[in-house]
Amino acid sequence: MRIPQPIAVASPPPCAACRLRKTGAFTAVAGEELAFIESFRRNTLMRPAGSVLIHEQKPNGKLFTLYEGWAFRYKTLSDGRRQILNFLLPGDLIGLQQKFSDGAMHGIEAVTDVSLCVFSHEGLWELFRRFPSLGYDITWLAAREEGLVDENLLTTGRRNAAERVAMLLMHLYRRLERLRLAHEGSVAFPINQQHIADTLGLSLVHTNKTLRRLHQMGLHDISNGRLRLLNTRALERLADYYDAPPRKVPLL
Amino acid sequence: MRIPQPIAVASPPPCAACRLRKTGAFTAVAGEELAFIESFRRNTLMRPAGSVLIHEQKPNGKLFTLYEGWAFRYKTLSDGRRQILNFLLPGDLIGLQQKFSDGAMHGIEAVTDVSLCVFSHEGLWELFRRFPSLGYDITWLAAREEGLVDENLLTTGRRNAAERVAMLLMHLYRRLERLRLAHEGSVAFPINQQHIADTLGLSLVHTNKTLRRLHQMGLHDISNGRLRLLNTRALERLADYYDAPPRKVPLL
DNA sequence: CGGACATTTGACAAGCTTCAAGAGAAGTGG
DNA sequence: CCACTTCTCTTGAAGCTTGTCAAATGTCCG
Repeated sequence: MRIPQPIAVASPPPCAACRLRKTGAFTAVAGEELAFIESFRRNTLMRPAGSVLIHEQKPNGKLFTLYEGWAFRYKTLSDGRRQILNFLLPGDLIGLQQKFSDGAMHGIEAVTDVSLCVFSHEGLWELFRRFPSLGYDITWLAAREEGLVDENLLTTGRRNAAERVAMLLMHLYRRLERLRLAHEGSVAFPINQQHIADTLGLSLVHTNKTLRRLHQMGLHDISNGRLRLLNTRALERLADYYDAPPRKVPLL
Repeated sequence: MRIPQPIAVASPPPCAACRLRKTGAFTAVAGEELAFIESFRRNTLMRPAGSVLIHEQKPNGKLFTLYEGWAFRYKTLSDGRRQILNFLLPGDLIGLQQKFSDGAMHGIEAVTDVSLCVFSHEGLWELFRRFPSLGYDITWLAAREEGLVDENLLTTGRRNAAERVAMLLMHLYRRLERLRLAHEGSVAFPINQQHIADTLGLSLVHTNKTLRRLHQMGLHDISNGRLRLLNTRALERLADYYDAPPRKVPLL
């Protein structure tokens, strides 16, 4: 089996030409606000796979929008046990809780090569003051991300191993689909089984056996760095998954 | 053992006389903003213990601040398994995600009798427009609550039963302490073992056995509706608990 | 007193973790 | 180009944590 070379990510273009805004997944933004967002953006940044974007112990207060690639938020216990809180996909805002929340620290790590839009740390208050609508949007995004964590908490707290895996596969597939990153029933799937285990609160070995079982049941296939869902109906039933009607999301 | 009668909660007074603002746990609010908050508040409301404040399946878009009593956010699977996402204590804002987040639904139920300040549903946008600082505060609160859920996800995903119980006891005790609801080393503790089990992702029976064990080890005591921590050092060590330096929180 | 509900305990079963080790694929350097 | 290392995936076996079932005790309330 040949695995395709990782394709280098592109640096984000000017906001007016943003690829993400063309997907239809995000709310349209008017001229004046768009101009402000562009001015609010300090610079763009690229980081290789595996790099730590925000250190768990020493937050730097930066604010990003993930433009391309995957990342994840995580927390660790002092003996090294790690829990992934949620995955970050293109369009997600990074570093918000850190600016606000007290001490509740978490790290952020890139799964793939990523490209980011970096926003002015100090400018956030000005954003709220000059464009209350954008402040409203940011609250929207914060509440939405909390909803993701809620869902993950329900999963680790009350679903068994097979249900957890099914849930994760459906959830990620649907999110990627909205971003138009699904092609012919499959999506790029850069995470490994350790990531899945750390997301679902399972051991690596049990995660492997559970994945294997679902694969043998013909529910999915992961190979060559891509995920293909072969029986979404069965996966949804197993996971007790219901997707909300796709609704447009703000994008900073 | 006699358990004291539940004391009927009082209806919230005008914001200027708010008991919570006198605890020192919340950020001070200037005159003009305080007046707006008061005008933004539609009415006050009291609900008995056990009542559902927000239905999981049919959100009503209302926005509250919990003034007195305990409540919790939860999600359930279609077969009835329930996960408590976090507890709501006096000063917490209720119903924010619901207004913003898409479909990620959760219910809210009162643990004790509660009293609430009800805010105008439609007025939220006006709040952002006229008082960006309050909009900023609301984002702060959203990010903070996400931090609580993050912590709970780490707990259910990566801590064992004893660690989970120790974490929950420490966490609730510290939150109540900040609200000046701790007296002589103990706090009112209205939740039962089923609540604890549903919070920690454990079965009722195993929760009971774990509580029993920690009690026999002399770490805590729950009786007469009160929780007393007898060895906070040991509980913190067991739970790998670190509390952030107490920082003032916005209050709407 | 009788009924509803929360707590407690024991026995057993099952799910998940840990330990150990092998196979496959990718990257490195001589 | 090949030996060597590293990383990920895979599998089996054994043991421990946690869940399930069942039933007793205790407490509150009408």
